[in-house]
Formats: sequence, structure tokens, C-alpha cells
Amino acid sequence: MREGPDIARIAALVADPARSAMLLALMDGRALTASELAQLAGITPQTASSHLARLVDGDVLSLEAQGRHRYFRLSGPHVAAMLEALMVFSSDAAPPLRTGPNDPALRKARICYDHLAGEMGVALYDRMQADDWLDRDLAVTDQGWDRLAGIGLAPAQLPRSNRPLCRACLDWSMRRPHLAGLVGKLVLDRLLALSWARRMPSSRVVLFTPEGERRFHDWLC
Amino acid sequence: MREGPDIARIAALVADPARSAMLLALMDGRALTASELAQLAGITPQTASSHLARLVDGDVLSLEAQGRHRYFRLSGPHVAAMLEALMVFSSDAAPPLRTGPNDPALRKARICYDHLAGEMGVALYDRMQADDWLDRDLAVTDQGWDRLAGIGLAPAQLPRSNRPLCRACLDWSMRRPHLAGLVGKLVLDRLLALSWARRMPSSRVVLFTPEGERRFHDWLC
DNA sequence: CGCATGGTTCGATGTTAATCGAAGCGTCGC
DNA sequence: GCGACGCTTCGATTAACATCGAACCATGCG
Repeated sequence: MREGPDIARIAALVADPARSAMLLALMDGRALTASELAQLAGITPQTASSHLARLVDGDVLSLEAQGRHRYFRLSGPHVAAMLEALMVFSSDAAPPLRTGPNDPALRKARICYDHLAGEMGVALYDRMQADDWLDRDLAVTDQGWDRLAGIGLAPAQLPRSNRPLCRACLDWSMRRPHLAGLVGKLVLDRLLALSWARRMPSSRVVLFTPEGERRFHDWLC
Repeated sequence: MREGPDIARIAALVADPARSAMLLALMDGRALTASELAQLAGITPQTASSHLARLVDGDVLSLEAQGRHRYFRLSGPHVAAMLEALMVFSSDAAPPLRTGPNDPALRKARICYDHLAGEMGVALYDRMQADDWLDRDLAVTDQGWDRLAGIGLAPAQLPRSNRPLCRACLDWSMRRPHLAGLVGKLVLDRLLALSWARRMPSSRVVLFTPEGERRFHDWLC
């Protein structure tokens, strides 16, 4: 019996119904807490804790501890690709082969958790990186706050919260990171407050007005 | 707990070391017998029989009974794609992401079991299908024998054998079928005997001479 | 027919691992 | 500091299931 790549090990991690339910829930790139995942999978927190530990140990999930919460997310696009390859087999597979949302409006801009994802979200993150709005630790620089002031965001407005200010969130339609974290949420709040965009009811689509999209790109300069 | 695609069921089929070893052995599209697979996986025939039954039941393998032999093969390209997605995780993964051999010579023409695979093999099979060398049951037609005579193949030469004359074998580099079965083997034998091509030592590459490749294409007309 | 060979079915055994209750540990809010 | 909350560790129970020996079916060969 010649040895090959150990696909059994990783397959076993997905093979449990509770674990696969959690993985599917994370397919959109969000980060969820242990309790949320436990409830989604229909198991007790103790059991979920054991499952999540194994998934992290197997490099399928990555873990970010935040106060008394622990956020879990897929550790990369290769995990989503693997799950998609498995979904092909289920006849009832909702989204058969798409590597991301195929609705153009969804690809353009959508809600991811509470921040902006899709092309617009990635564009924002790219600009923030390229123009040094953030430093290497994803902390907002002075320059970054200058730019954020352009849509009426100031450090004084930050609510007291343990949530990280900025975080990179993987975008499954673009396969590239977009802005998450508290600033991600606040930016989206401002875009909606300024009426540059609005949420579509009962959908994750964020619809920019033509005027709003122009101003958004002007703001990014 | 909302239900999603049942990826756990299919993942569980791969999650066993014996089963995954068999699946990996079938990655090149060959069909192997139950005994061969049992030996490859290092288990007894009884155990292998149980595993193979589950894999066939789960539509991961397809089964072709031939006399007292039973040939198993991956049931389609989506299975190979799934296995490849899983292989990405094993650090020692030999072929990380390629959807088939990336060596140009291997893509062009190679040995698959005992017949011709790669672009040349697929070209042959395409022509056989398009020009009715075969009927719907993959039996060789009179017209087919006329054409096969062009490289010196005649029905009288067929050894007594229970092996099917022609079979379609999935080609992982092309994702399309090529000619397998006894005729597949004999055609390759003739190509080598005519010195249109030769095997490279300790490799699966089949190297056509320029003259041989020209004659091959002339033969296919 | 007789025998070998390839495969399967059945039953018993042992191992793995999923699950939850109970208890423990850190963090947050008052 | 005290209690609530999120999460983990520990232990015991239970349910799958991988494995193989033995017996059983079917095919091919002389």
C-alpha cells in the first residue's frame, strides 16, 4: 500500500454532520462565534467546542479570540473550493458550481455580516491598503482618519467596543479581502446614511445610486 | 439547524484510509478490479468488497462487471475534481493543483493502463465516434475494421479474451474519453510496432516521431 | 463434472468518536 | 468583587463502523 496524500484526514473533518453544517454556515466568509455555530449545527456548546478545536487544528478554520468571544472563519479560499467540490454531489445542491454569487448585483455590492462586500468592498480595501489608510497591524493611520472624515467618520464616534477596528474579510466572489471590523460596519452605515446606497429588502444586495457610486469613487480618489 | 447540501455523506465516503487509497489509485481514470484495489489499499478482499459497495452506492465509483471480474472506476470528472480539492490540504501533495498532467509531453500522449491517452488518444476516440467506427454499444463496425486495417489490425488477430473490445476511458488531462479496452491496447501495440511512436523509459510518456504523428493523422483522415 | 478463482455475505470483535452533564476558567458589566 | 456569560475540559455513555474469519455464490477452465 503506497502512501499518497492524506485526503482521508481532511475528509474526516468534513464527514461529521455537525461539522459540515458549521462549515457550510461559514461559506460566505463571515466569522461566527462558537455559540452561534453550535446553535446552527443543533448541538450543545461543549460538543461544538470539541468540533471547532479539531477544525482549527486541521487548518480548516482559523480562530480569532476577541474578549470572551471566539470568532471562527474558513481559513482560506481553498477550503471554500473544497466544500464546493463536495456540494456538487448533493442533488439538492443549491448553488451547483458557482465560485461566488452569480447575481451581478450581488457581485457588485452586498452585505457581508454587517459590512460591505463585493466589488465595491474590495475596491475600498484595495485603496485603503494602497494609500496607507492602515498600517501593518490594520490600525487606522492619521492619514486614514483624514480620508474617513470625507464621509463623516471620526474617531470620536467610535462606540466603546472590544471589536477590532479593521479586519480583512475574504470575499468569495472576488477571492480577495474586503474591509470588515468595526470601521467596516461604520463605513457601510455612513454610505447608507448619506443615501449613496440602500439595502434591498430581504436580500443581501446593496444597491448604489448612480450619484452615490460616483461620489464613492471620488471619495476613494 | 437548517438543512444544506449533505456534504458530510460524501465526505464520509472519502474519510476512510482504505477507501481514499482506492480512490487515489483510480485518479488516472483507469478501471481496476476489486482484488487489485484491495491489495493497493492493504486490506482483505472481504473488507474491500464492503468499501467498494458503499462507494458505488454513493455514486462515487461506477461498476462494470466483466465475467468474474468487476471493474471499478471513478464515476466522472467531478469525483476527480473533488479529490484534487482535498489533496490541496496535504502538505506533501505531489500534484498540488493541476487538473491533469502539466508536462506537455504527458498531455500530448501517454500510457493509460495499456492504451493511449492524452490529446492523441482523445483525437482517436473522437474520430472513431464521428466516423462510425463504433456503434452505440461500442462494438466495432465493418467500417471500423476497414479503418483499423489501415494500421494492420484485423479481427482474426484478436486473442481469445473476455476483455471488452472497446471502452471509453476518462482522460483527466482532457476531461474527455479516449479509447480503452482490448482494441485500445492493440492500437497502441500497432503504433509502437510501426515505430510511429515509442515509450519513454520509466515514464508514461508516449513520444511520437514527426513522421509517425503525420501518418497517425493521415490514418484518421 | 470437478476444481480453482474472483467476489460477496454474515457474524463477531475491537476501536473510534460523537454526544452531553458537570465542573472549571477567563472575560465582561455593574 | 460578584454574578452572568462564553467557552473549554473531563468523564462516561452510546452508536457507528472497519476489520477479518468462515462460509457461500458465480464464473471460467480442463
